[in-house]
Amino acid sequence: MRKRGFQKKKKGMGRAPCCVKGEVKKGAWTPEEDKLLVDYITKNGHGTWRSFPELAGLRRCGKSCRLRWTNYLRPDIKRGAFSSEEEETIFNLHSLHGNKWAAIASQLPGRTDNEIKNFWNSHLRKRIPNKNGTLHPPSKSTEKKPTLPPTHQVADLEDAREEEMPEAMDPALSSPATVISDSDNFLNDWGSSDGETFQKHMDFEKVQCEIPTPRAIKFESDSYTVHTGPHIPVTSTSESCNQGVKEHIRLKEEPEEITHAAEPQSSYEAENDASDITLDLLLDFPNDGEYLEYV
DNA sequence: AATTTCATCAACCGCCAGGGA
DNA sequence: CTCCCTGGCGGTTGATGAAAT
Repeated sequence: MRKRGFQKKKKGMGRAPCCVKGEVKKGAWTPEEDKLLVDYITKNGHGTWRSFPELAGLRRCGKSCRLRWTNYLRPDIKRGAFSSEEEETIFNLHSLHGNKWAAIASQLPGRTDNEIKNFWNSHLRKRIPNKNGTLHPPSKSTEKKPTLPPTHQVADLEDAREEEMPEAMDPALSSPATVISDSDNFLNDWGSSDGETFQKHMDFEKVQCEIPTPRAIKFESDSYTVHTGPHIPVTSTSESCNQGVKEHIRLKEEPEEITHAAEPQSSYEAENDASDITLDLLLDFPNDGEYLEYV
């Protein structure tokens, strides 16, 4: 786990700014900026993010461009409300990994770490009891969640994890219903062109496979074990944006149906570390086909 | 109808790891 | 081996809109 704020800096010079302040725009992205970004990446790939803004004609920090692309404009982003399956997966993966949002996101194709982090903080975290054992009131959208671990299990789980990673614990918050974001201005604007094509690309690119998902949480006296449950069908998507864009372009030209049927897995044989193994595989094989060959 | 409160989420910030020179 | 650059990650902030008063 990364240690933040405790390691001394090796260099005394301080960190060079990633971009010249005052010369870059900050704040919300405009549809025009989105279009520039997507146009450039579609044609050329992103290359080095640091030099990307200049090449793409954007007055933005490269970091900001990368974030905008990976969290919002990437064609394989799945938007909208989280399904109960996804919620359960997040819950269980969070019990395994703590606030390792990237690790959790890697097992939820189409979801970004930022999205999952926000979802956790605004929806799921409140289901963890306070120190005094009380739960925050459930939101309208999360009241019907029978698949989640019982409250006392969650409490034990969090207690166990708190000992290991106290920094991962935060006071719970309350929040209202899940809201499907409607701020996708750019993709709405592009609803008949790239937005739609992206969506198609996403559909074509989806590869049906099954990943063992941690399900039941077994509680011992002072520890807990997460057992893998039924293999829920998930979609594997390209994590390499350049590769994804190339595929996207190719699909634009040859929009025939492409399906990669993976050998379905129905056994429960995978044990506690199955999700970690799967995670490693996903991380090691950003390309769908390569990964699936190992499934 | 106006105002206040609160939840959500896009975006920013700072740090770290890894790779290359 | 050291330094620098870049990408990536997690925590935090702030704008926005919905709900409550």
